[in-house]
Amino acid sequence: MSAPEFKAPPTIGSAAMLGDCATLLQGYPDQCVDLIVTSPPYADQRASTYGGIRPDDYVAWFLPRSEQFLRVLKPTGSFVLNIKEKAVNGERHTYVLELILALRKQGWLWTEEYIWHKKNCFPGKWPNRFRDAWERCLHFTRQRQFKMNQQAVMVPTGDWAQTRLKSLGKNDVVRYDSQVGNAFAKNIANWQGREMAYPTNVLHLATECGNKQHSAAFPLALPQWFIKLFTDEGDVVLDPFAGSGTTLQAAVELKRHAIGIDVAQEYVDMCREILAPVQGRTMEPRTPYVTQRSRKTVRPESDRCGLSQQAPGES
Amino acid sequence: MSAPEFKAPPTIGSAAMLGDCATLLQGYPDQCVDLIVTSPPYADQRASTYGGIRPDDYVAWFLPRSEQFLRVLKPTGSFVLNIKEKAVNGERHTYVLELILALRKQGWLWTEEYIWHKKNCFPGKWPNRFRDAWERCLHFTRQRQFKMNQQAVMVPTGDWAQTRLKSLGKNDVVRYDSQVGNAFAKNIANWQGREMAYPTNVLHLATECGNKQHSAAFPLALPQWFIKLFTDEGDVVLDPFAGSGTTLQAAVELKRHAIGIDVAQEYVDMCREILAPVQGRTMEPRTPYVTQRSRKTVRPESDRCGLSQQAPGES
DNA sequence: GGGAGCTATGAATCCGCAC
DNA sequence: CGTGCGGATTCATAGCTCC
Repeated sequence: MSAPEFKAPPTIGSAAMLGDCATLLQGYPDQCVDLIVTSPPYADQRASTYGGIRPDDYVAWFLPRSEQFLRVLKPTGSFVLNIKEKAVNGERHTYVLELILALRKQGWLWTEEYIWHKKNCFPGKWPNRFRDAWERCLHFTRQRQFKMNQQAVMVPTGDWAQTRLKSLGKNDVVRYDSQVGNAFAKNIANWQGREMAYPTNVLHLATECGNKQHSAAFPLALPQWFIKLFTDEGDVVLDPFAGSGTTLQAAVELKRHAIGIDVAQEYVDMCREILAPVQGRTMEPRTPYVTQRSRKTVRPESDRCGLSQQAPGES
Repeated sequence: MSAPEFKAPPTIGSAAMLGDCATLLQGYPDQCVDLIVTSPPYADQRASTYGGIRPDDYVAWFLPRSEQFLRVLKPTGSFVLNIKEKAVNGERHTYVLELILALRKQGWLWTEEYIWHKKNCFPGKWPNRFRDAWERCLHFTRQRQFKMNQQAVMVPTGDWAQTRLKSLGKNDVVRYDSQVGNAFAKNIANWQGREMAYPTNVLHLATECGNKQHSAAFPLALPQWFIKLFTDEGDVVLDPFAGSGTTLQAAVELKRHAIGIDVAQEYVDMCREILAPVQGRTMEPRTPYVTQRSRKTVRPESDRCGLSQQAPGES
């Protein structure tokens, strides 16, 4: 809405900032972001940082922030919102449904709802429900025409995976993959024709349960998939609730600019560690490069999600 | 709402009736149904049997019918609604979201949302979306305490399915199944000890296709799963939009009473064929029994969904 | 009898064209 | 310029042949 005096540099660098995105984004110009991928604090969660938004207040809390998202997003950009409503008093709360309706009123188009199927979801047992193994990835856009690189996330067809892939040795597959690099899917599509298929709107991704000190809101493969799908190299990716920086890490690995915002200094520090190797760079990295921390080698793109999203095999 | 003069017999028999459930259900007493499983006609522009309900009119069309559902359902009963919103003008329509909110106002509790992951979804390619591979199975109840037989839908754990089950031939599994009858899962549990697990709220089921003359709205395993989960033997299952009778078939196979309603004579005829073997019976069938039509042998329960819902194996 | 190969088909969606 | 119809696109699965 407001036309800020601040002008973005010709090339926005990656950065992690401390603050509330509701106010911090006001310093950003209109239409400077290609993609927003975020997993906001769920209602009643992270009480210490965001003050524990109550489910009934969630929409009112969210709208001023999404208003900024709408302003800074390019017309061809996308906004991917990973969220799942809580069960309150034995019933699913409706704040996510109400949020979708409210965002449409705000000017967003509710283009699609992707399902993230969590293959290894949290264990537990309750008398009136089973374990919750899925979350919504709501896809909002400003226009009906937007940037979508469908080829970038193609997956092997079922036949190919069940017959052709099995006939190859495992090492053959891996070696072939690494030689071709991140043009894997694209080149296969050109060479092999019908042996690659477009994925569906259901993503099969396991939650990461490794030795990370803090639980990421979603696995790296999730932002990877949307970043590949909705941006090109050099585009700008924003996570206004950056948390431990999973979205930023995915963006940096894929040679996109990454902007992260969080209200907690601890999280901003973690984001800065992720961004450290690319701070001030002009975004033309040699590959592969390695982060300073003990995170795995940052490969340009291992097509993790492409493989993981492969449809489940039958018994 | 109206207190009908018609009194249900001590044991309600299975039946398929021609008419609109909005009016036909008024002849039924309060609280005579244990479970409603249905896949209503989705909003559509085209005129079909239901006259092609427009998306904008869908909620208003639905509410008088769900009001009857609420009345005839027992307090401990469940209402499972399989539905998916259409893409209209490049955007997901919101009528399903609005329907959920409206049903809550009507008195329903939105207890859970199960996801049916369609492994073989309709093909196609569009510039702004991928193939739609999932549908909602909305679970509504009247009370926070309701009947839920979680044990009835337990599934073998991953290790078991990937080793023990695979070592058996397909015929072995089927033969074993028919010998043991609907205690299949139970006996497996006895065999294997503790290697059964509760499922999640994501169901992996393929749509049934092939040379069936009529299209079933959903695969048999879908109503099977909910019927096992939310009813006991002898309970009453209602499908107010019965269609080709998939829900009724599942109910009959599982020795539940089945009530089907549809506005199309053609569909009612199909439902009656399914119910023919059990018409007027006191619901103590020997097993296995066979339908007159060319459908497969009606086994008491093949635990199809239990196997299908097995979590996808990793690559 | 089982496995490879072929074919039909399914709650789809977008776009262009006619009216 | 809204409304409606038909064509093009696309893939996992069942069910069938044919060795």
